[in-house]
Parts: sequence; C-alpha cells; structure tokens
Amino acid sequence: MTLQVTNTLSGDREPFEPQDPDSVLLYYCGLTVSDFAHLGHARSWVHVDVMHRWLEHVGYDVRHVENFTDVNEKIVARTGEDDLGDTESEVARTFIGEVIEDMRSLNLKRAEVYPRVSEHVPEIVDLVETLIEKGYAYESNGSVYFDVTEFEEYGKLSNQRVEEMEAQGEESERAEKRNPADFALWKAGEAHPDNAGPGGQTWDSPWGEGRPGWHIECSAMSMTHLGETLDVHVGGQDLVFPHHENEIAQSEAATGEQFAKYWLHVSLLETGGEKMSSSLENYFTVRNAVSEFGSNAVRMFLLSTAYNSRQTYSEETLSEAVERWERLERGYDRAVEAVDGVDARTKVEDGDLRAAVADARESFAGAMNDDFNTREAIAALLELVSAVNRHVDDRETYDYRALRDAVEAFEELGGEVLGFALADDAEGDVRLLDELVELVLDVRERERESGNYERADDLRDELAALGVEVQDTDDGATFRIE
RNA sequence: GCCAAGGUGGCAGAGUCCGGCCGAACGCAGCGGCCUGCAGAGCCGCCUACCGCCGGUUCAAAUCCGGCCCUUGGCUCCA
Repeated sequence: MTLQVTNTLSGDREPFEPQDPDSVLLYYCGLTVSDFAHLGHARSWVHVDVMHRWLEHVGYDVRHVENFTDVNEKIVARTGEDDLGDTESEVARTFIGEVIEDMRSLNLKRAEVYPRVSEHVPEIVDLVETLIEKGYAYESNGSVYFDVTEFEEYGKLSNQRVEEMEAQGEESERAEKRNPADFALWKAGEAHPDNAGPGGQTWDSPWGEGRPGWHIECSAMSMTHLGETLDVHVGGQDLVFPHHENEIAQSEAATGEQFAKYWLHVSLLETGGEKMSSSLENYFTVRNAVSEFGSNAVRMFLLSTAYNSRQTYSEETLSEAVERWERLERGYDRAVEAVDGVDARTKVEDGDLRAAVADARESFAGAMNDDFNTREAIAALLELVSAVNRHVDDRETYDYRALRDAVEAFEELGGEVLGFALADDAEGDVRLLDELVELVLDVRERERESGNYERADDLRDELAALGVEVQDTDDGATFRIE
C-alpha cells in the first residue's frame, strides 16, 4: 500500500515517489503577515501538518520549510495603525508573533525553517540577474519583468494560455511591459529614510532602489533552503494562478530543472456560499475559534473534510465537529480507564474488539495513503470508539490486550498522526483539581445515598457551570473537565 | 469570456481515479427502545438517499462517455 497524491500539475492522482526514497523536501506557501490568521489559513496549516506527520509516520525524513511574506503592500497599508508598528518591518514582526502564537495553539509540528522575504533579498536579486542573463527577463524603467513568451511551458500548472490571459498588475506598469501577462520580478521604488512611507521598504539593486516582485520570494527562499527541485509544494487553491504558475516559470527558467515534483492544493473554506477571506470580512479568527471551542475541536473541524475538497464553515458545521471530537476523546478516555482497571494477566478475549483494532489501523492507513483522506481516517478511529464502547458496556471483565492495543492505536493514529492532544499533561495542579472534584463528588454521593437528590442535582449543575461534566455510572460518578 | 473544481439523505460529508463488497461510510440534528432515581454518556433501531437533469455504453454505473442546467474558486493582494 503506497501513498497516492493528487498532483495539480497533471490533474491526476499519482504514486508518491520523492527524489530521495528516504526523505521529502516540503515547501508550504505561508502567510502574508498583514493581519490575524483566520480559519481558512488554519485549514491549510492543519492539513499540511497532517501530511508532514503522515510522511514521517510512514518513514520519511521530512524537511519542511514554510515562509512568511513580510514585504507586501498590504503590510505597508497598516503601518501606523494602533499598536501594530510604524514601519513595514515592525508591522510584519507584530503579525509574525501573533501568527506563531496561533500556530502553537493548534499543536502544529514546527517547520525546519520559517524564512522571511526581507532576509532573502540578496538571493532574490541573484535570481533576477540570472533570469536577465538567460534572456527570460528584462529591465524596464528600473523594474524587471519576466517575459512569459520566453518560457514555453508558461501556463502548464493552471492550464492557461498566454494569449487568452488578461493583463497582470496595475495599469501604471502595463506600459512598461512587453506582454500584458508579464509579471514583475523587481519593482522600482523610492527609498524612504524610515523604511515606511507609501512605497514600503526598499533595497538597493543593480536596477536601482526597489522591492522584490510578488512571486519571486518563494522561488528564492525554497531554492535557498531546499534546493532546486522540491518534492512537494503545498499552498491554497487560490494561489494556483498566478502565484504558483509564476513560481514555476521563474524557477525552471533559472535552473533548467523541474521546480516541484508534486503540487498539492488545499481547497478553500467557504462560509455563506463564498470563500472565507480577510478582504470579504467574513472570517473567524483562529484565536477566537480556539478559545471558544478548543484546539482539538477546531482541528477536528478542519480535518473532517478532505484537504482537496471545499469545506463549509457555519456555526452548525463547527459544533458538529465539537461533538465528533468529544466522541473521540470520550472513547479514548474510556479505553484508558478500562485498561487501568484490569489485571494485565486476565485471559479474557473479545474477538470483535481485537478485529476492530486491526480494522481501524488498516482503514486508517488506507485512507491516509489515498491522498491524505483525513475524513475517512477519522471515521476509522470513530468506529474503534464504537467497538470500545460496546466492549466496555457489554463485558463484566475486559480484554486487557485488546484494550491496550486500542489505546495505542488512538495515541499513535489520533495523537501522533492527526495531531490531537489526547492525553492532558497531568501536572501537579491538574491532579489537585481532580482530587477536589472527587471530593465534591463524594459529598454528592452521600446526598444521593440519603435520597437527597435535589441537593445532588444542584451539585452536578454547579459543577457543570464550572466546566466539569459529571456522568453517573454503575460504578459511581465520573467526570471530565472541559 | 477563458481556466479549474463541484452538484450525494434535514445538515454535513466520504465514496467517483481502478464500474459489481454502495440496498451508499463516519458524524450532527430529530424520533423510538435499552440502561438509569433523574440527566448525561453509551448501546440498538428509525428518519435515510431513485447519488443535479437528459441520453448512451455495460450482464452491472453515484462511479465510464456525450449534452444541458446550476454553484464556487482563479484570471487583482489572498491559505
């Protein structure tokens, strides 16, 4: 069973074969840091995170690079606003800090490098010079443009034909271009003493003061950190054209090598029938979502639709994900508690549960290998939850080995691969908290024994109001802290 | 206009590449039952699908082919 991925380049599903059979060079087109991240961004992050985790799980050494675009007109536009900062680089730094905090809250694996455009200007200039030398680019009025007619394969990613494309860029720069579809590699710009001003930060170059174009940074940064040919390039669906198309043109024209073997595109998150985006102001920020619903529930939401299918966000779809997450978590907790309470030497065997564990592992791997089908992978885990519940409900004595295997499967597949934080790290104060809740439950139990149910129910309600969910079972009360 | 991706039960969303295990997964909402002092959780069952429309290929189609309708994304910064 080998991994198959849908490659935008071919439009087809292909067997995944990186250049080096033991490692994967992964580049993810990261954020332009001009605002807080919303759930649409988180969708890409979490899917890339799970791809990274699955690739490692099946044995690859993953080299993961993820950029921050910190040179952009939208960042310049926010200088001087509130406490964001007075210059482009200050505003960018502010948002990079916020975005990293959001990423941490989602339990993402760290990339190896998070390169920034502002730190790669020399590499960008070198790349532009190479393109001019090779005849793919030309200078015009202090700016440098890529001549799309010189790169024969231009349009191969997005299936666009040069002659049918509308002009890229603003009206003012069209006059400087040879062909309407040419795009800027370097933009002439005035120097500003404080690196602020309407034009933003500028750098010296062979063509005078200016700024990098809008696509060149990813080519320069990925080549710097991962080499000329990437195995996997991931990004949002909305970047296919022109961003990724232009990256291919620049990079392949410069090196003569294939830029990326596999192009994977994460489809967009929609709400109210249109995509979630900063400019449409219909977004839900990562931090609000995480603080309201919790990191795991947000992750469950984002993984409950395959990465290359569009996903609908609404209050209803998110609250469904909360329920899905809680079902998984309760199932896991139940298996852990059952294992803890059973003698390891018990000879009880439940063939159904044992088969369910094996089925779950097989279905999970099949789903992930089938183009990272996270929805199906989660379904496999939830079926295991059902099997655990049936076992614990029906049996007087438990099958130790089967339950232990189930716990392992949850931790390995749900925890390590899908990235859910299954076990709360029981630090000291958490233990004290548990003991205090136990104390209240003991009091309540005594009230129940003396038939004082009204008082017992009040206690349960009061605990619920504090976020402690109490469940009465045959063996006494259990609880969860939300 | 051009390019791309979609239309599956009340909602959401797999399955479509490689036709039969799909009388359509997992789940949410709702209903009934079991359990239970009650509630919740859990378990069992129902709601629950003529898979956008029309035609074709085939012993067999949600899945392949053709036509049509509709939606979304891209062509401007965008995950």
